Amino acid sequence: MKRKVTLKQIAKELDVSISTVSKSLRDSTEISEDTRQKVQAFAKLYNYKPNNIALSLKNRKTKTIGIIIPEIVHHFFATVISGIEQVANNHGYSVVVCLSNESFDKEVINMEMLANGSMDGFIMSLSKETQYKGDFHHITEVINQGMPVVMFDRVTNEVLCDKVIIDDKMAAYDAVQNLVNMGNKKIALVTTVDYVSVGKLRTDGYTKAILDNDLPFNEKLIIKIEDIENFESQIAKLMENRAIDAVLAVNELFAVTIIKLASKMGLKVPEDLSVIAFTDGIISQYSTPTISTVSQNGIKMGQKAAKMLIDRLETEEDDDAEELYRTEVIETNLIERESTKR
Amino acid sequence: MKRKVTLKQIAKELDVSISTVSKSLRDSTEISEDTRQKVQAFAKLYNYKPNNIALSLKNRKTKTIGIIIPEIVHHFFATVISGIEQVANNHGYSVVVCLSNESFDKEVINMEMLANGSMDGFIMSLSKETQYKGDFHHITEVINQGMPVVMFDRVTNEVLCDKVIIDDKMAAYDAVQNLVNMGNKKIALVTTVDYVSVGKLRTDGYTKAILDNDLPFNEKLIIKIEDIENFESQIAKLMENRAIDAVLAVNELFAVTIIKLASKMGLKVPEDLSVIAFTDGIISQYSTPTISTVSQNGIKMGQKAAKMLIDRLETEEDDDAEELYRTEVIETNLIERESTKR
DNA sequence: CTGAAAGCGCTTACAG
DNA sequence: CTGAAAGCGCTTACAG
Repeated sequence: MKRKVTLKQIAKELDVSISTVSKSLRDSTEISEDTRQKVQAFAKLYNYKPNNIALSLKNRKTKTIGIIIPEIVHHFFATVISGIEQVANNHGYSVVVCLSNESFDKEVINMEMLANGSMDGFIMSLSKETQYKGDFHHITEVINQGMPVVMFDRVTNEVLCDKVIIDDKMAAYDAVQNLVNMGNKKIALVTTVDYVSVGKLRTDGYTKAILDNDLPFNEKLIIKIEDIENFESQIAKLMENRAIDAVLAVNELFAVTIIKLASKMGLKVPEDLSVIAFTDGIISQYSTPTISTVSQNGIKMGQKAAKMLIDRLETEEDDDAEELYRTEVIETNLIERESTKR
Repeated sequence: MKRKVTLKQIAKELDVSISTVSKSLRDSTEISEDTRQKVQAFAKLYNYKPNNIALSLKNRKTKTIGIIIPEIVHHFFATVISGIEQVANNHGYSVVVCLSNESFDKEVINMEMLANGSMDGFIMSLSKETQYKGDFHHITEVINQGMPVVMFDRVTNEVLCDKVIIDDKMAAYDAVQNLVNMGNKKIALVTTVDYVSVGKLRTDGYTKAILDNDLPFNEKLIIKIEDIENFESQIAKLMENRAIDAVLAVNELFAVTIIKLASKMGLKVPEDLSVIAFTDGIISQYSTPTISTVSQNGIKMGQKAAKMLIDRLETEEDDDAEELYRTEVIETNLIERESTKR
């Protein structure tokens, strides 16, 4: 077990100073061609690699990005990480992932753990609990300390920073419009509780589309799901009475559950019920029938977020002109599959 | 924007030495009660947090674990990360995730990037290309430098280190046995090419089960999938001729594709064709019919791997008794769903 | 009880 | 052309 070799050891072996070794390896013209060659050869032989930790301490930057997300087993978040990772790696950054598990406390702990010098900046999506509490002090604190933060998807207006989102309202509007165009008139929305920022926006988009099309707006057709339990009975009742002919679901899971329920009740999708879901994930592609979705390009969101963060990190030096935070909107598109085919 | 406060600044403000501040904060009895109180109060006020990078350099350990996996968008890997993250966090470690994207080069680059002092150890699953090439020098090198490595799922005998796997052979055997018990006689195996370690083992288990049950062993019923293209036609032909009555698929994706194909051809699952898949993921739970699976508990694998790594890290000090590497086998279980219901 | 010094592994302005 | 010194932020054995 040969420990990693350090500058000090090389210096000793070669009987020169540490400075000389360091400069030689960085190919400084200060050092004679001869010495440089000698040192470089030796370093290569012993597979010298500078210690990242020492460099981080010296440079006061670590070339790593902290990601804090609610869950990694959600396909959407996994794709975002994938996107972040790509561009981070291309710029020589590595990526640390922490999970809040939708818990405020864990989100705070993670941030604090990583904020002590180990990260150059953060990319994050808020936990449900954080959105519910509306407490963002852990984030503003980090920003105040000079670490840039980029939020994606689940963001808040109460923190000033770069953000990347989709236009949830518009996307919901378009999806509903699509359902209307196909001749549907009784369109339900199955969504989450309002404190989840994206849930609220999608509800707004739904409502606007309904009204713009002069369809009767009916509160009862909006189902806000707190827990997945009684949800089935709620939606079942609507289907039973044929009170609805289409559904916009705020995620895949709701959509697939509805479809299964419909088929159990003898309703055919899409003939009796058209379904569109938010978030284009695995389920939509492989369920039967396949599900039409509003695709949020997670990869692209991740890439964009990483670009914004790295941009800020690399221009931070001349820190005037700050405070011009941007919000990037990633376009969504409707992927039409069997659940809406006529 | 108040930069983070350092010991030095506190020392200056309070007009004591840095040593005194440091000791006070660590509650050393060397320091007078008075001074300690004063320093601690001040530190609290300014929200002092020690700089992790400096600590890492000093202690020569970073309290972070590097994870290198082929893909994060595979549900199985996401669950493993989730498991690792849990126990890592509980032990004060954070977790860095790098993706090899099934590429040997990227795996090597990632390892080298992280091996320069930033990680205390690694948890990894080999990329396909790495398994194909059989080149593991990047891993042995890291181990030689004294960094412990734990491999999971896609492992190799050629590297000596701790490992956590499932008993792929046994699991395949049991799955086939289950299909046999249900009266199936013409059981196909749909698997990957042999260099993927788990693929090979599952094939072995399948073969043994077939032979043990005195069923005719037929090479043609083993389909090794290189690319997903011509695969459909291969399996379609078998189904057409009713040459098979059951399938063991080596992953969910194969299974769901087969099921869709079968239903397109007018075959009913499970009546005409029973299907079991390896890996219990999202697809199996939500496809129609739901798919019976051999569940590999990714969470548990991750937890176990993290435990093994941390164990080694925290006992490393007294480094005798090394080299006693263990391989932990995580039990699998068969989750019976609609695709095998009689 | 307090503080100066050395050291973790590196870089770089400055002297010689 | 080479090297000693200071410094990144911390800890700790040692002197006083």
